[in-house]
Amino acid sequence: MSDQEWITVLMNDNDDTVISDKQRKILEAAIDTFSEKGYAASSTSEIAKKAGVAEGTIFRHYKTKKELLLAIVTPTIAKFIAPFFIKTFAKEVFENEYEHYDDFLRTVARNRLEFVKKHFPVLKIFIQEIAFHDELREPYQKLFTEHVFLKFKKIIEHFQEKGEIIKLPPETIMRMSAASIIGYILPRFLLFSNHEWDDEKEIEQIVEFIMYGISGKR
Amino acid sequence: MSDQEWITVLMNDNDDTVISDKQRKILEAAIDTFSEKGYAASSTSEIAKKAGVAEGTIFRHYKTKKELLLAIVTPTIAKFIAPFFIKTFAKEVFENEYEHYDDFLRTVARNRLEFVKKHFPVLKIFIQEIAFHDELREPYQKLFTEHVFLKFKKIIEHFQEKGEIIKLPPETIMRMSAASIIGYILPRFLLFSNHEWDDEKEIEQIVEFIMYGISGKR
Amino acid sequence: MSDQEWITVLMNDNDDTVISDKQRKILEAAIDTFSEKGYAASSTSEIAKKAGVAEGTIFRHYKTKKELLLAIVTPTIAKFIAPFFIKTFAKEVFENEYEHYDDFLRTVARNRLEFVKKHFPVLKIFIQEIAFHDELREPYQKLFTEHVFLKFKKIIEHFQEKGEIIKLPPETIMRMSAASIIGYILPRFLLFSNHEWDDEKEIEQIVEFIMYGISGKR
Amino acid sequence: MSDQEWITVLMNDNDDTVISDKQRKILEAAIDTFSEKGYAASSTSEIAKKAGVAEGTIFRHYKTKKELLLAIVTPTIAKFIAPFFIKTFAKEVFENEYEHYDDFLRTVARNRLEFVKKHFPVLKIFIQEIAFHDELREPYQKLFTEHVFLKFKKIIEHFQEKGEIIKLPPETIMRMSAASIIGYILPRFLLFSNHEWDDEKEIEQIVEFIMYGISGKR
DNA sequence: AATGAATGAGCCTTCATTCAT
DNA sequence: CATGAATGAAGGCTCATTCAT
Repeated sequence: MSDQEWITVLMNDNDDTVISDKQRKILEAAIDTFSEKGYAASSTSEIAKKAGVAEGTIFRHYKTKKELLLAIVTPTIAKFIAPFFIKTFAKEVFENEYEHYDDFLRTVARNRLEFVKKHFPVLKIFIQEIAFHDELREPYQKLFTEHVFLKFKKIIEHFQEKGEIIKLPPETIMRMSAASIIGYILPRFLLFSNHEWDDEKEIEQIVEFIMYGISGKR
Repeated sequence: MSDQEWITVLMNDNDDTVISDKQRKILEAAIDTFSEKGYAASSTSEIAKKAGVAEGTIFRHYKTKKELLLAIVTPTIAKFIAPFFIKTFAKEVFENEYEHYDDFLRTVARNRLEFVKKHFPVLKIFIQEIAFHDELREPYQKLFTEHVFLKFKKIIEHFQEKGEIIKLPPETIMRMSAASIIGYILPRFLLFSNHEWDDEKEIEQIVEFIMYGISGKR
Repeated sequence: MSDQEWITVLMNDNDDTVISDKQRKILEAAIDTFSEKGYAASSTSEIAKKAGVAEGTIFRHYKTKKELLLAIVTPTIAKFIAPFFIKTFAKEVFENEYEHYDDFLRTVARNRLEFVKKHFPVLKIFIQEIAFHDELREPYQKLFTEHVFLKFKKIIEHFQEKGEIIKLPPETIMRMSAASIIGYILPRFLLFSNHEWDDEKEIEQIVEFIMYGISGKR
Repeated sequence: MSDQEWITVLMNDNDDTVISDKQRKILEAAIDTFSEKGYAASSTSEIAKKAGVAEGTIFRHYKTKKELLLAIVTPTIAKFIAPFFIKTFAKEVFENEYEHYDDFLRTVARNRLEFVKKHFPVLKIFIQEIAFHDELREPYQKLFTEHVFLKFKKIIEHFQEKGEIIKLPPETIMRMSAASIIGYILPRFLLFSNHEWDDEKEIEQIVEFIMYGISGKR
């Protein structure tokens, strides 16, 4: 996909790309199954049964099982990284949409948490399968390093220059920020999804942690 | 397994449990294959070929494919958590083996990093498959919550009382500490294993980060 | 199966339950093979080849090899015992359809011989395998003891009261009658099927034998 | 085998042909297993386990699984038909060992019943497997038709000439006699072996039946 | 003589995919 | 479009048999 096409895809935030009822049922069933048993351990026949369609119908819409996987994962991941991708993203930051790094963090964290809440099964599939399918890695790798990553970098450098955050390599800052947020989100959904979580409070604590650590000294 | 049996297993730190040459080759081939393609997508015939044995030979040693998986993962995971499990672990901390929480962190991080360096393929299999196999979760779940987790908690509370670290719930402190360390280790091996890493320096930065965050204020 | 369902099955005397052409070929090939080599020694691949279908096709129609066995044996056995099962069976006897016990014997013998002639391969499978598969025994055991056996018993008692036959336990009378008939049918088909048999004459001799023995005295 | 060799085998009525302890255990385990699950469905590994020997040991004594089968069945069947085989058998009958056909029947029935009681598992294997293995049929076929059968025939003709029994073909008389006896023995051991049987009385009834039928008329 | 690890052919079954209807 | 019967390759696993020890 060219960048131009990506933008088209990414901006298209409505879920209702015209897909037939059967197609939707197939996707739902596939998400369910892949998420629960993993891609390789899921059979198309099981998915067909769960979707209430004939086995052949799946292959009418998706030439192969792998294409079905991509049809599930690709648009969701696209939407997941879309906000970091849009042209205005970095600009907003510099133009005082976010006065401080922690405002930025807070917003991103809330934002993405909301997204994960809505799309966890698909994201789980992505996380599980990315290690095994080049088709899942490649399209985002370039996208990520050339756009998302670069934008983050600029933002971090921006706040480093403002003296708000220390001058570790931006990659390191990014990694630590991301790890802290992901380190909440992942167990929250993967291990303790039925636990009651006060996300707002937790995010606040995470942001605090990222900024000031656990020593209590400022 | 009873706790007593666990201790026996965990303490048995020598890799040379008497296994035949063929058996070792099977395990190596299986680690290779599972790690690369995932458990479900790996075929026993492929493993056999890679190990240079007949397919039947695998099943002579491991009744089922899943048993082979467990034979690979179980002892490594056992050894991975063993240090946190031994009786003296918490005691050492209290008796000033570690004067400060960051000393403790540093040691654990170094320590486990070393382990991961040695056993990453197996750990990758574990991470990938734990979501799909109860047999992989169950044996460690109790062990973890009742021993490892409890010990960490005591340690954290110990340093909280000393006023070294803030009084967030110990679970939260733990999660943040762990996330920060894992957030380094995972990409280090999973995504950028061929990159040159100065682990010593990175660990230092992580510990700093955990203690004081990225704001630069103390 | 409930008794009601049994009746449905048993009465359904037409062989043309809608089965596809391939399905019929599979059944024929399976009967051939099971009958010739026994169930355990027959391979599904051989059956598939003989039937001219892919091996997978067998399993599309019959979930397991054992289900295939049952699909072959069950309906035939059902039809075999059906005549003794129908409501009117005993009644016909009492209402002078059969004036004497030997009339009754003659009819049953002729009747079942005809059936065996038509279905010997399947019956052979049944005889061979009944010892090893509960699924083959169970459905008929109750049916036999509660219906067939009871009806025979009544018939025998009927003729005992008429003074036509001696007052041994009906079970014994039954056993002797059955053994004499089976003792003809079994070798006739199992050992000397290519021999020319005058069934009508043989049956007459058997009935005579059952009634009067071999001493020649009346 | 030549007839001469047969005689040697048949006469050797002692079970203690010198076989090692292990060998005996193998035979016992094999009888158990074959009898319970059938030859084809029994695995040598299961037999080895049950016998408490290594798998290889079985094949040291019996080159193939089939040879093991024959080693079990052959001597028992030989012993089973031995009495009808010995030179004096027919002579005894003519020389008034048995004054009447029913004396003869009674003795044979008692005699063979006793044998079956002792060797039922092996006989069951024989019955089950004879249909599938030429090696089980061939050696006895000639033996049976040329010796046993002929002797029986003479005996029957002897009593026919004495006017004791009717002049049906001797084969028929034989078949009826045998069927009546087998028709008792088979269900007795195969279906109702735990039932309490008064064999003496039953045999008497069978002999009566064979001689005079069930009509009660003489 | 006895072992038991090793073999590789073959087993039953499942799977993704195709195609005539 | 949708179906579902059909495919045949591949899967995990078992088996009788061999052979070095």
